[in-house]
Amino acid sequence: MWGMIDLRSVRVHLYAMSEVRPIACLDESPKRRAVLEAAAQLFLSQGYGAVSMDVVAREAGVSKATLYAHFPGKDKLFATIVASNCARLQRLAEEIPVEHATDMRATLVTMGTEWLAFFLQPRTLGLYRVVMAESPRFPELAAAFYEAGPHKLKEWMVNWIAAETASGHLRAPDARTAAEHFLAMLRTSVFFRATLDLPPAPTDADTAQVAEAAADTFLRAFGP
Amino acid sequence: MWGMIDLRSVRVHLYAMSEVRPIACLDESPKRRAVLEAAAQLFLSQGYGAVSMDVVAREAGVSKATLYAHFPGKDKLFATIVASNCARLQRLAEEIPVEHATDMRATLVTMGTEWLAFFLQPRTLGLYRVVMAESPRFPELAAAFYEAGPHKLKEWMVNWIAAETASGHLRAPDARTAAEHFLAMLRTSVFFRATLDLPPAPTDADTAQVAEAAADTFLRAFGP
DNA sequence: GTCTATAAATTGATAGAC
DNA sequence: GTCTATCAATTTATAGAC
Repeated sequence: MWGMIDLRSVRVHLYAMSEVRPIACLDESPKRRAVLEAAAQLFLSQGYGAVSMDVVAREAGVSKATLYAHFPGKDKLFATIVASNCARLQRLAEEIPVEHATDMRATLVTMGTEWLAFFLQPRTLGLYRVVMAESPRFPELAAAFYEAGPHKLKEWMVNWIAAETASGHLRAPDARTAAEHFLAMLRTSVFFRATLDLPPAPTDADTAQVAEAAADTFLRAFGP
Repeated sequence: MWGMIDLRSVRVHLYAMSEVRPIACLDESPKRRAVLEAAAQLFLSQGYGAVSMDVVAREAGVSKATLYAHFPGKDKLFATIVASNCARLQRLAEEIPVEHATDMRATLVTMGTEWLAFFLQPRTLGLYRVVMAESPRFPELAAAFYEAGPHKLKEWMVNWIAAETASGHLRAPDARTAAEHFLAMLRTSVFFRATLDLPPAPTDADTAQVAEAAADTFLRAFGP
């Protein structure tokens, strides 16, 4: 169970998760899909207040009347966009592969690199930005976001750390705190700056370096 | 230098920093001050787009014409509010007391508790929210925020850790990474949930517990 | 400096034809 | 379902009196 398993399956898995999928695959109406795609692009990059229904309609190539025929109002359209992107978050936490790499450090580095790369995607950052900014007006969306994303991922890691501790690969009696700390150490200044959209944009090397540093500190504190 | 120094001076210092000060102490115009205070309260709690100049004027008890006599436009008023609150952030990093508590763990716990309490203040969270949300439209404000707050604090801690390592109280050859990790471990789910305004609001006990956990993991990884 | 009143543009949302 | 044309309210910003 802890042998030499190559990581190709892991990578394919997570890259598939990262690709831009249609928001509603079973949606037969092309106009509705155009609206959803335009609205997602606009809301996640510019925020709720800065995007007008006029611009959404123009960008989607439909009239405003058509837009309002599909969605009863701006708030509902926004809620739909956020909810569908929360579902995308949830897939990250539900589809985490359980295989292991060659050793514990490599496993942690792989997990950390893939997760951080996911956090740093423009769509993920945009979702966090807009949900955070509109949390006073849409508190239920903020709760849905947290549940689908950060919470689910944390719970998965708590269980994983507990299991690895039970099997002697880690020494973390307080698995919850250990999970909190590993995930927190992925959100260092590279992540902080990215949430503020500050240049330069993080590179793959930055991402890997952050994950390696987090794994090293984590193992120094919770290694066997 | 490393003896029994009580922490009252530290606390008084930081509490003074936390109090709500007038935004511009040398401002002689009471109307202007009223506008600045109303705008700060509104922008930091509701965001840029959700606040109209009409509401700012009404809340400040002045007419819109007076408002525009003091500030050339909404964007400039917003920039003024953000800049003055960035200055408040910077005081945290510049006025960090250098005294030590009885031991290293207590010192780390004290620093962590005070800093996290500062991060969790509604005004600090509101500033982060609004700067993050408007970073596409006001990139220079996002840069100013990061420089005045997170960056300054991190640089202070890098130097502090390097000094403590040199004197044998810590073992962190890479002081930068160690500082990143301690600060990151203060921003666990308690902080994350607070940025999203999710209830229940964190208590003083939560804050202290997060700081203690961060100190413990930090010392397991970087203790002497 | 400060006010009332208003301009000019944009907003979210709809009526009615096809 | 989709469009053009439009409404009513709100937005940022200003003119002119005191």
